Amino acid sequence: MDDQARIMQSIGGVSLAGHSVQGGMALPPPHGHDGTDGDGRKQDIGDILHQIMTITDQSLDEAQAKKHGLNCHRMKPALFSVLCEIKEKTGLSIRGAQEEDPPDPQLMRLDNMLLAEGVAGPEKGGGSAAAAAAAAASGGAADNSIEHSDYRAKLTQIRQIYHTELEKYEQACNEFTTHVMNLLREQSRTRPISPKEIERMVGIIHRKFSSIQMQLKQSTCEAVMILRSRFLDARRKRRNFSKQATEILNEYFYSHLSNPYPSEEAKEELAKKCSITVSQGVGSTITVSQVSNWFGNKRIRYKKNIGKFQEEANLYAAKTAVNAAHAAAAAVQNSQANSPTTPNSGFQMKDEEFQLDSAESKNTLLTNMFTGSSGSFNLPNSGDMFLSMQSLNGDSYQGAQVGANVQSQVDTLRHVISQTAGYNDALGRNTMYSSHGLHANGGWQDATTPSSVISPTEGPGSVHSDTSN
DNA sequence: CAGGATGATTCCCA
DNA sequence: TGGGAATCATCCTG
Repeated sequence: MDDQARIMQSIGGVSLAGHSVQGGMALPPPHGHDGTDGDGRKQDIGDILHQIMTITDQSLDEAQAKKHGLNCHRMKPALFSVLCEIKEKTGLSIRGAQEEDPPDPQLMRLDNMLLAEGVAGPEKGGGSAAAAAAAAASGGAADNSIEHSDYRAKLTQIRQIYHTELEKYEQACNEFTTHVMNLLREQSRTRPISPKEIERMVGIIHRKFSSIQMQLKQSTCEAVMILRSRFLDARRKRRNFSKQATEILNEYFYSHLSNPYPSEEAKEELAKKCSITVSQGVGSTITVSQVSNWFGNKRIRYKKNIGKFQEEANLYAAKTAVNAAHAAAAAVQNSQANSPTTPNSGFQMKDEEFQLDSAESKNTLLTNMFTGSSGSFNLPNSGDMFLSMQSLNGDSYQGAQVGANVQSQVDTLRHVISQTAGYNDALGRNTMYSSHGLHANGGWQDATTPSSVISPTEGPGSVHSDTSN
């Protein structure tokens, strides 16, 4: 039989066996007695216990009076110390073992992650480091600075919320702990509460609150993960390119249909061009790898379903032809303005370059519109030019499938172009294709070029991918 | 909301 | 290493 059971039995049986020494503690001699009167002491303790037992059955006023009486009782300190000791030995010893909890591994993980993400810990290093990591992971360099700052802003927001909540939590924890401690201290006057018990209660409160803290950390981590996945998972942030960007890429693709393999330089140029025309928001700039992706997708999808893309191909071919025609007209005007009779040495070089490009355009136009033979022009390296003459099945292109608007443009320009036909002789070269493209030219062209698609070469503003051999 | 379009990723190959 | 092919995930449109 343990101490607790014994004392309970004692309370029930109105008697306290071995009352003089409990747990090694001697009760002080009862007031008004000489300390040898055993029956008197028994009577005293019995009285106290009886009063305690009956106190709940009484009215509040009576209970208060009783309580006061008990508090003033000479035996009270001794009884409390005994009861405290018994409590220590029983209940507390059982729970005592649980108090020294090892650090929760999950909490440690959460702490580490928050630290790594820059949510917890010093503000400067963590946040920017995480943002930099985010930028690096997303594959972008300088082009995603907008997203980068957006990510940082959101992370800062999370950080602020986290710290605010953490502060609130700590404040609440402290307040509650103080409250409970005060309550227990107050109660310790009427019931046996040892300082150790108060300490233990504080520990329990802290553990309970730390579970709330864990929830806070957990949701913060989740928020960071979501943020990261939003910003780092490229698939998530997929945005369609702007119409202008798609047009630029399509124009290049269809104007190089025989060999749609832009070189690195061409890709860079295209990326730059697209960026210039579409930089109007988050993710609107296009990187070289995006250009590569685009061409990769385009080639495969075009190849898979040529019929579907035929209309688009014609459209862009016509468009390019119009551009070329405009360029040709401009070139003619330019060449006339800079004729030898009005020399302009400062711009001569530029003009010559421009004229050459324009001549290429005119050449293309002439080739596409007015001939049906691939042998009409001396352009041995031009896959596009070759394609523009020759259909897949060997039928020569007659020009009838070009849009009427193009035809009219061409008609009005025919005269002008014929005047500058001399430039054509200078065009024994074409530097549009990457080495890969040349290598793959036959395969791609044979498999993919529809009979009705013309493929005029690029105009003055177009992108060159010069790796010709 | 279903289905097509489209940008991105992954795996494999030359 | 770049490209083809398959696939995923998201966007867009009717």
